[in-house]
Formats: sequence, structure tokens, C-alpha cells
Amino acid sequence: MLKYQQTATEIEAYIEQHALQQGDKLPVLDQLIRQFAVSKTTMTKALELLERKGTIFQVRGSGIFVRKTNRKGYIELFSTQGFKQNLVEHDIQSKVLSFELIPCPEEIIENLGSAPGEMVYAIKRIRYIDGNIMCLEESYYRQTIVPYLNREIVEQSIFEYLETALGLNIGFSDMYMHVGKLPDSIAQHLELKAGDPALTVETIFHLTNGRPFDYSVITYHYEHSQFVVQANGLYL
Amino acid sequence: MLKYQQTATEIEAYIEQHALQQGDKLPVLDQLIRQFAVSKTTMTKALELLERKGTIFQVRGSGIFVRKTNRKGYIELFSTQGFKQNLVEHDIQSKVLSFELIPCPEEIIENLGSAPGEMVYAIKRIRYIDGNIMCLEESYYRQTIVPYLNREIVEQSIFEYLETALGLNIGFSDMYMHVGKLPDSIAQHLELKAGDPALTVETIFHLTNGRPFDYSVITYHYEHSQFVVQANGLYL
DNA sequence: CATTATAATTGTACATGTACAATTTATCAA
DNA sequence: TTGATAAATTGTACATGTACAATTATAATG
Repeated sequence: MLKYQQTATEIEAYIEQHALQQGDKLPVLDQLIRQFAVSKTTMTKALELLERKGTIFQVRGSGIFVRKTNRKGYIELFSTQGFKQNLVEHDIQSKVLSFELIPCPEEIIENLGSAPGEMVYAIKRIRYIDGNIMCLEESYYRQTIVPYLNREIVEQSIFEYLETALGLNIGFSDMYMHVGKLPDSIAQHLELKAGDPALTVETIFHLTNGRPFDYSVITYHYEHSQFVVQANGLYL
Repeated sequence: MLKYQQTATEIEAYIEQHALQQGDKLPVLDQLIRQFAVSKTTMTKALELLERKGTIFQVRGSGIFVRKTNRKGYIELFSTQGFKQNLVEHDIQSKVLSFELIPCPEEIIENLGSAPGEMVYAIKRIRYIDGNIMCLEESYYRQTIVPYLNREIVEQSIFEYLETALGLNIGFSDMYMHVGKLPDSIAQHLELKAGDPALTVETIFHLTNGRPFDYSVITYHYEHSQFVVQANGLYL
């Protein structure tokens, strides 16, 4: 683990141990540097990481403060940055509806940038959050990049398998969202009625080297899913 | 404007001028440093900015590449700038339904962290995108922080006024999203029917010093709004 | 000719140091 | 007290430099 990531984790532990709340002040930068025995660069990167993650905010001339959302029960839809420890407090289960290796369907080709006739794993599963139906997920993995999958893996966390077992480095993703009325076919799986509202999110996942490897369409159950995003403004 | 922001803008211009497409390679880091005559730190920060923005991606040992989404007509959901910045290619109009200065409503107090009886500007407006109804927006600004607003400002971009005229520094925001069925009161404004699907986004905007100044609830027209998010890092 | 080992390329992590801008605190005049 | 003003505090911008990891290109090997 990188030093600045490690430092960030330690600062989170510090916040936890001292039971710091929204708006509470952390030790001053120089103090933090001494306390955690790292250079200014490393501490700055660690703090920047925590700031993007939504854990703290920094005010020049004033100090470093804890940032916490007070609402519970929201899913972090996009942790717009690096750590993956988001849904730990929830119980996530999966039921696999179908699992097959097929030639890449026509309408998926352009999303995955795959060659015609290339093989993909096509997976359809329902995901549960704390016992409730959260969403229906249809996903397609390019076999060129993900050579092997089986039903057992698919019942667990696919991404964890990709990272640990296959050593793939997942980079960035493009997400397209829209709201609409449920068609009957999907409504049945979610135990809802046709015409009920739904949020649909299409995502194209890329490796760190930019190659797309996974296209997925997720339809969320509108009663069992709500999302929080902690944004840090100012692009330019 | 800061040097690394300026540099980022220049790199965007470079990409534009050379008509670089998805996956095209930019000059090597050292070359960029010489070309734009900045230090390594500055160039790195500029590139990091563009990476978070979704303009490029960097691959160690390989190079810096252009990242572009190929879909059109999607709204960039996350930027604390309101719509005005990222929707330049769209025509955004506003119709003000109501505008008043009132004591902060009970249910808003905890979101804004305001004192009881504190005055807020309450604004309700419909926003149009390319002539179509995009959303209904209800927003509340604390008068403590935003001392003056008028109907003319509210018909234009409020955030631009806050930044330029008032010199406020907008920092971060917490967004809460959920999907549901439209109540009749809102459906009428969006020219939809009660029970139609809708995406509702509540946002609490903060200044850079952490003080919340604006709480807004936006209900999107499901047929005239779809969103894109270019995310870095992973989840689930 | 495919494979493997080696070297060159290229971006990232990390350290140190200077200057400065935003904020807070202290000081002083009226 | 109040209000202005100066000083101290504190985080950010920026420069330079070293070491290193991931990738790609090249050479060596069978």
C-alpha cells in the first residue's frame, strides 16, 4: 500500500478514535506531519485523498475539518475516487439468473469496442441489499481480457476476483443515467409493476490502460435504493 | 487564475486544435513540461485536474491519452457550477415561479444548519433545456451569507452572481438522489402526469470554509434529462 | 520464430524548500 | 466598547530533485 494511502487510512482511524464530528478541527498540518512522520508532500496527498472522498475539508488560514453526511441508508453510487470500502456496512447478496459465453451482441459491440464475433461472458443477476431487491444487473465481460469466469465467482463479487485473482487494474468508467418506466420483463424480476419508475445506469468500465472490458446495465428498484454523492466542486 | 489551471486549459486547447480523439496520445510528460514551460509539479497537477475531469487518462510507462465519451445529449450531473458551465452547447432558460424572502422553513433548518427564525430566499423556478422542460428547482439561500438577491438575478445564473458579484467561494456539496413517482403538484409544473417517474436530487452547497449556504431540491423531467458521469476509481 | 531476458521509456511517489494567500488573533486608536 | 490595522497562523502553489514501478522496445536465446 502506498504511503499516502496508508497515511490517509491512519487519519481516518484518528478521526474514529477521537470520535470527531462534522466541523471538528484536526491537528494543524505541521503537527500532522510530525505526528504521522511523513513529508509534506505525502501528507498533502493523503489529505487531498480524504478531501475528495468527502471525509474532510481544508480551509486555508484556518485548518482541516471533519466532513460527515448526517443521513443514513444511502448508497455511495460513485466514490469519485479511490477506496472501495463503501458498502461494507450493508449486506450485499446476488442471485444469478443466467450465465453464458456468447458472441458479443450487436448493440454491445460499440460500447465495448470489441471486434465482431468476439466472445463475451453475459451475466444477468439480481442484487439484494440487506435482504431487499436492490437492482437487476446485466453485464458483459470481454473474454479477451477476462479469460475465465464461472458461476461460483459470479455469485460473489466479480470485481474482487478480477483484481485479486486475475490481477487486473481497474481504471475509470463512463456512466450514463436516465429515469424511465419499467417494462414488464424487468418489473417482474424486481417484483414491481410495469410502468413503475426506475433508474437505469449504463456503465463502461476500463482498465488503467484504457481498454474497456465490461459493459453493464443496472436497473435500480426505486423503493430500495437511494444514493449519496459527496462532490468537490470547481473543475475549472 | 492559477498556473496549473491555466496549463490545464491550454492542454485542452491543444487537444482541440490537434483534433485528438479517444485514445490518441499526447506528448510525453517531459515534452509537455518544456512545451508549456512549467515545472513538473505544475504539469502534474494540471494533468491530474484533467484526469479527474475525464479529459485524459495517464498510464505509467506508456503515456498520456485522450478520453472522450462518444454520446451526445447527456447532462454532466456533477459540477457545483450549476448547469451554465458544462452545458454551453445547450440553451438553458429559466422561468421564475416564485421568489420571496421568508423565515427558514422548519424542514430546511437542519439541512442548512441555520438558526431558528433566520431569513432565507426561497426560489422556485422551471428550467428549460433547448426549449424543453428539464426540471423544477426549489432552492433556499441563507440571507446571512447571500445578503441580496432579486428577480433579475434569479432569472439568470444565481451561482455566477454569487461568485463574481458577491465574491463567494463555493466549495463542496452533498447530493442525495432518489427515484419516485411524481405527486400531482409537481407533475403539473413539468407537464407530466401524477405517478410518472422522476429523479429527485437534493443538494446542500457549502462555501470553501464549510458553511452551508444553499439547499435545493431538483425534480427532473424523465424524458428530457439524462446524465453522464465520468468516474475515476472503483466501487462495488 | 516464438520466448525470454534486458534495457529504455515514461509516469508516479516522495522529500525538501520558498513564497504567498486566506484566515484568525492581537494590538491600538478613538 | 468599537473598528480599523498589523501580526501571527495555516494551508496552497510552485520549483527541483531522487528513486522507482509499469510499460514498451530491443536484444539474446533456444
